Amino acid sequence: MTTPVSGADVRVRFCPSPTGTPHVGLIRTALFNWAQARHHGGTFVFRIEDTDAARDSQESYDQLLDALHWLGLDWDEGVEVGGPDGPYRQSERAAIYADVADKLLASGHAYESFSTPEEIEARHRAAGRDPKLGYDGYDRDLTKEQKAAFLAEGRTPVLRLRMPAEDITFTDLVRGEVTFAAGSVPDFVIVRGNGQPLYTLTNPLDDALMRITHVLRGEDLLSSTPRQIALHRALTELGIAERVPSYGHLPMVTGEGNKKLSKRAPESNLFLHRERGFIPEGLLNYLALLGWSISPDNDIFTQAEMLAAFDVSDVNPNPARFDQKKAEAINAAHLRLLPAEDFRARLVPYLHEAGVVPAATFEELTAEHQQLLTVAAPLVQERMTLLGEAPGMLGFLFAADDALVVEEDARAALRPEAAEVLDRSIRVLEGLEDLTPEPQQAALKAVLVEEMGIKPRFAFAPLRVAITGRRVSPPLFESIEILGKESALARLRALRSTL
RNA sequence: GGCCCCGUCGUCUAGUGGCCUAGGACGCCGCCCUCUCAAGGCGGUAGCGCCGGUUCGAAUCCGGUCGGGGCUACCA
Repeated sequence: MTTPVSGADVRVRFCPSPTGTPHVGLIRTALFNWAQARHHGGTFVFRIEDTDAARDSQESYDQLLDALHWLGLDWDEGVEVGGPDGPYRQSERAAIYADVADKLLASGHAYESFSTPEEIEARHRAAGRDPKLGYDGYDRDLTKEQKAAFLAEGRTPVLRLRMPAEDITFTDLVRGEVTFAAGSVPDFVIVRGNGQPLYTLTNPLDDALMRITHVLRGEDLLSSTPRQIALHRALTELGIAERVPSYGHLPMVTGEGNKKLSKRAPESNLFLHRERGFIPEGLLNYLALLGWSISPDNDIFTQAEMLAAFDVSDVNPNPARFDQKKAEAINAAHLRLLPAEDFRARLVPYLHEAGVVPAATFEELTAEHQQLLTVAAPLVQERMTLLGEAPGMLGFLFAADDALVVEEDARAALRPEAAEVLDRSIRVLEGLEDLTPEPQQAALKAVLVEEMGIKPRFAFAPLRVAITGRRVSPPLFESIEILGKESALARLRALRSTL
């Protein structure tokens, strides 16, 4: 059959249909295809399967592009970049499909079928068969007269592919040998009654035309593989296809209850993850873990490391549950791995979105804000899981002293001695020249902990609340140092006045 | 119903006949560190669905069984 393909000859593709917002399972598929291409030094093709005008949308198309660009999954041939086998939007390839459909019909690989679904089901019932059996082959050998009669009734036939009367076996790249018994797959529709091609035709045909060597897709498409192989064989006979590609069916990404992760489930929405502050490195790393692992004792890796190690044959066939907690932990690890300036820059859009800073990029910020972020970012880099936490963690640094919001739970955590703690802290700070953390802590500790006898964890809480407005914040003394004496004192006095 | 896929800690996985009294990660629980929260360190919790068979030896091979999932459109 097919000889193994490797190295630069590897050609894989990602071919979503633009319906709805990008799903994490879809992105995992894109990632594995991309990794397969890059690992082998092959070619990654990006094609859009928009053959269903009723469901496709330009908005969804734009989102797909946005998604791949954001994640850095670059392609060699396809929409936007072009290539030798374009166009890469199937809606622009109608002539190609019509031509091949004609050839399939003329050669007898396909035939016109006039049966309606109701008629097919009725025939099954009449014959005492299970009505869910699917198409029964009724129109396979219609005579000219019969066809003419149907046409005269005003019927418009669909085109069906004639499935061969033999078992279809292939070696799945992740599951091994799979066989579908002859007769278990009905003749399927490849062209609608209105002449529009279906994905059942366009997908394998374009794979053939684009010389795809490895088809890596979700397991939900496993049962359509015999149909695709049958079509590939027909195309090969007609000289249109060179070979039948290898197939690898990636495990399903599931949600709660082991069911396929629903498009309605929030965690399936790629952009929701982005909005919450996942970074591409973290999300991609996590997605790679859904069915693949880089080594027995490590889960955190870079894209370069993944590309060096990935091969679809190592993918595990088990369905994989999307675990939000683990995804976030992986993201946090990547956040910590970021160079300081990089991390700093990525904070800005999230701070901007929340209204903390007036611009969306670091470069557009004022010198003061840039300076502030530069010293503050390192304080929170290892305290964050998602970039979306940035406004909460850093907002107090950008707020005017009299605009600082003291959160309810923070105020509630204050103990009776808070007033005195603040009074004495104010006095200490007033007389303090050096605001660097060590002297500051020493001076405060001497009064609060040693003189007043309050445990450290309680002694500093009122200051933290006054300075940041929250119970959880960046390190207190560093925060005070950044704000400066004036601002810090103003905040301490402000909270004190409310007690 | 039919066809197909899958079955190791709660979750993601390592494991391809002896290195497994099953390893890692997330989660969870303790402890340490500590100005909060994290991070970090240390320790703990928990798994080969079941039954047969092959073999000196099985998580690993075979059969069965049970369970889960996918598909079953003139959607993709």
